[in-house]
Amino acid sequence: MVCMSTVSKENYLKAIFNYNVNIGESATTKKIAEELSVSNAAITDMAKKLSEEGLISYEKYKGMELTTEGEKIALNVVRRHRLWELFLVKVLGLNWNEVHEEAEKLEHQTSEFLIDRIDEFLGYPEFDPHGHPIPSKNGTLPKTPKIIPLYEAEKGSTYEFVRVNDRDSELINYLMKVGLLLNTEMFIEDKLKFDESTMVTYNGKTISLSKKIAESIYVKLLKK
Amino acid sequence: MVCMSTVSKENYLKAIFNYNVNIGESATTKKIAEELSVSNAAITDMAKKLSEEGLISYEKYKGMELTTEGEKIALNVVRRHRLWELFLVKVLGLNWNEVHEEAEKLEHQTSEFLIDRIDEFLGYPEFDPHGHPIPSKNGTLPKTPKIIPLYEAEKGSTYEFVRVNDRDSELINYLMKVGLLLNTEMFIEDKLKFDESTMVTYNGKTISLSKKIAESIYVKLLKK
DNA sequence: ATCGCAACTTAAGCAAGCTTAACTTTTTTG
DNA sequence: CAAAAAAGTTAAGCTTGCTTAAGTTGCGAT
Repeated sequence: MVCMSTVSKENYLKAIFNYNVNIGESATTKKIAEELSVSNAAITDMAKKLSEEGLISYEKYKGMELTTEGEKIALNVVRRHRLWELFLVKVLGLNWNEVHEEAEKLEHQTSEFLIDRIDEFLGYPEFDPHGHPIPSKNGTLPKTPKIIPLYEAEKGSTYEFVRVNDRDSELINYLMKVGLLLNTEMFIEDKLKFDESTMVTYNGKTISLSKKIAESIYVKLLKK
Repeated sequence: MVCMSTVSKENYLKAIFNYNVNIGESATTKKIAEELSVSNAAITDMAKKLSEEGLISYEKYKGMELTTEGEKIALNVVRRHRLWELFLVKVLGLNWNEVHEEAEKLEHQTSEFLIDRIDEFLGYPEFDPHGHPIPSKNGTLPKTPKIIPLYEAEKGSTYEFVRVNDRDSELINYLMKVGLLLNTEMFIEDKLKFDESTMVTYNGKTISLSKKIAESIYVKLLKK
């Protein structure tokens, strides 16, 4: 038995993938340990196994990177996760802050046949309910427009709200409460030096968003 | 930690439940071992644990029966299984012989919240695509009309095809091929002593069903 | 440059859920 | 009803995926 994939391994590969993609660096033991809520020792252990199976390249004390083979599996897990999220929102009408945890479990128990049917049913969508790109069956990610954290947006410009981290259910809950949904057009009224907050107007409503929030949501430039 | 439920335990409880319900007797070590494709020793092991947790009553060499508490969990697993099966057929258009295996995995990874939404979405259905009753949220099974194996049906009477075992994908495949779907009305033309087969007419078509098939599909009397 | 600390690895060990092999109990049957 | 067969149990041991504790490495601050 050389390369049996398990729920645990899928989660390790997904975590490394997310780290590589979001941070653009080799994943460190500590970061992955935090991400998966396990001890550092567990990461070192698994890193050896995944390395032996050719799914990551790993050198002691030097961090981890996915191989082509490992990335293929990670993309597949991410695909299943994001398709499930969209499916639950679109079909069952769940809120976009209710789907991450469900998808986290379903993603490991979905055959290729089933996920392809879901993909087909949804019309081969490109983005999940939080604006993350959905890998296609053959593992390619749709082109994403250039996006930046709202925190870096310029005063006087207009942006479209295009992405938020799906893990932060509390944040999404807040966004729902203030009616700030994905694809909302927002105008940057001001950026306050005082508390580093951002004042935005959308749908005729003006609110102030804290630094932390403005760093967590991503926007695409519409009008300078 | 007294009573953590796991995938494995859910499967043991479900197997014992099915045995109790279908056969109406105490489940034996051997039968459950076959059902779950594990060794007898594994069953004895788990029987002790489930017994300690108060989920089954178990006496060495005497077989196993669910307690009220164990039955509650088993009914819940069965509920999740059958709702998923119906959902996959109704919403994604899977065939009734494609859903058992998928449901077998999804049933363990579905929160109460999600399964209740699926239940609601389907309109609180009473039967799954194979005619098995779906336990309600509070654990009650819908009243099932008196049904018998087709093999015991009487010549000259008319029946409705109301149930087939969801595990036998090959049989269901055959039934699809000959256009014999659930809820089809069928007239018993003849019962041959020679090979113990049953000749039935449905939708203007007459075919002969082997003893094994006639024992595996269940019908409800319509007209004597 | 090196000291000290954070990050990382190793080692030993644990729980779950299996296995096989040996042994015991129950059931069947001639 | 006794002996053989079948069913069930026990014991020892394995793998996976974790833990904690102890030891090692690398690196930033002085």
